[in-house]
Amino acid sequence: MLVNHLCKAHRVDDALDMLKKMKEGSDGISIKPDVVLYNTLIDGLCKVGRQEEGFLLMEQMKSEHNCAPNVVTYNCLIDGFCKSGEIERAHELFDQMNKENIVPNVITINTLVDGMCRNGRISNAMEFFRKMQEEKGIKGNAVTFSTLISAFCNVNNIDRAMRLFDEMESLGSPDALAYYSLISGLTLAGRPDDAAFIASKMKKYGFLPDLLTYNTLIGGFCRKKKLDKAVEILKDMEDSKIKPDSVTYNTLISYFTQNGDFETAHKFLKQMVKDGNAPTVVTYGTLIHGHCLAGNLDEGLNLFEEMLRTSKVVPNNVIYNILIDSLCKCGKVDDALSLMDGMLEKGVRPNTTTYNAMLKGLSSRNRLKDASRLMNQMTTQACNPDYITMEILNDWFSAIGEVDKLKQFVQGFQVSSSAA
DNA sequence: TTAGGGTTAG
Repeated sequence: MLVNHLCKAHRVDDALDMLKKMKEGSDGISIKPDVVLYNTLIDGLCKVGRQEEGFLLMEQMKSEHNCAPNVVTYNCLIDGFCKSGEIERAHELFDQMNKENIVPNVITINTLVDGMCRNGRISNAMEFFRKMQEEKGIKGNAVTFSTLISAFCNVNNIDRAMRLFDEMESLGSPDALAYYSLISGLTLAGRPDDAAFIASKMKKYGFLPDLLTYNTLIGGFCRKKKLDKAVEILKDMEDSKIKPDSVTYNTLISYFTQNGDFETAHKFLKQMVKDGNAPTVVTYGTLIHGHCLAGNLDEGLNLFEEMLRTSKVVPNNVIYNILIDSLCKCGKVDDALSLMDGMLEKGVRPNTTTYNAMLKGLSSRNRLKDASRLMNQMTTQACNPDYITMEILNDWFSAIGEVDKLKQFVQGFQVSSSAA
């Protein structure tokens, strides 16, 4: 218990110290370490990226009495090497355990499958799983299928994910997480209707979608501008006694305001507060953005002031970026610059998006001096320019024959990032 | 003692 808790708290050296003391018999302790204790330590080492030491500890346990490594020992090490991207080493350990007649279990397989998937080797993972089904009779469980389903969804191969899902259902092993994997994948692929169908199937088989599953579905319908469907899901959610949270409401408020429907958005805002969820920085950001999009910049600025005055919500760079961008787009570049000063005063760090908005605004007014100042600021703060920054500056500086300024900027950035 | 997940604003 002590060693386990030290390891889980990442205090692996303290845990190793206990092993040493146990072996020396100091502190009046004379208890022989056993295989579970060694496994705990090896897992602890692997979880903090010290898998090589874990491997050496396994060699050490072999020389002890009654401490031969078992399948858990190997599973911990295989996971350690997988998580550090050393898939080859993980496979070597797998071969080694087979040679030592230690029989791999479904956790061994799942660990390797996950390791391969995370390192972009999904077809290898699939092959390996099939081979294990044939050779070792390991049929796989909900974890195996969820891992593979998520991996195929991540590379947008929804058909393969769906086929695996059907296979899992025919084996009778899905769990709530497996359903979630597919629901999330279908939503990301822009197929909320299919995702909702899987959710209804999930309910039919006795698994209740949880808050995050519902939020995922509502977000999926909103992104496809199917707001009626999103509201249907909200109703379904409330019927299932799952309480919507601020994320649920923020999502709905965001898309209704983007759609220009402030009336419905405010209805949700009221409901949100009535439910005990105070508006968050995202709620304000969403509404401010909505006003800006609808061409009511003043309304957005008023709401921002109101937020500072009446709420405990601390503004972040997203809120400032929305306002700075809108001010620049309306030609109010000086107001944007002073808002950026206010941002710095409040200790909110500008990021690349802030600079991009500001530089774009400055370029429309050909304010070269201010741009140079901001570019220096970016360099000293090691704030990476992205392709948008480069596009803005390249268009502007080549039009006015100042390409050298851009070259200097890029060089300055390289120097500052190597110094950092 | 060991394996799989996550939602909202620019």
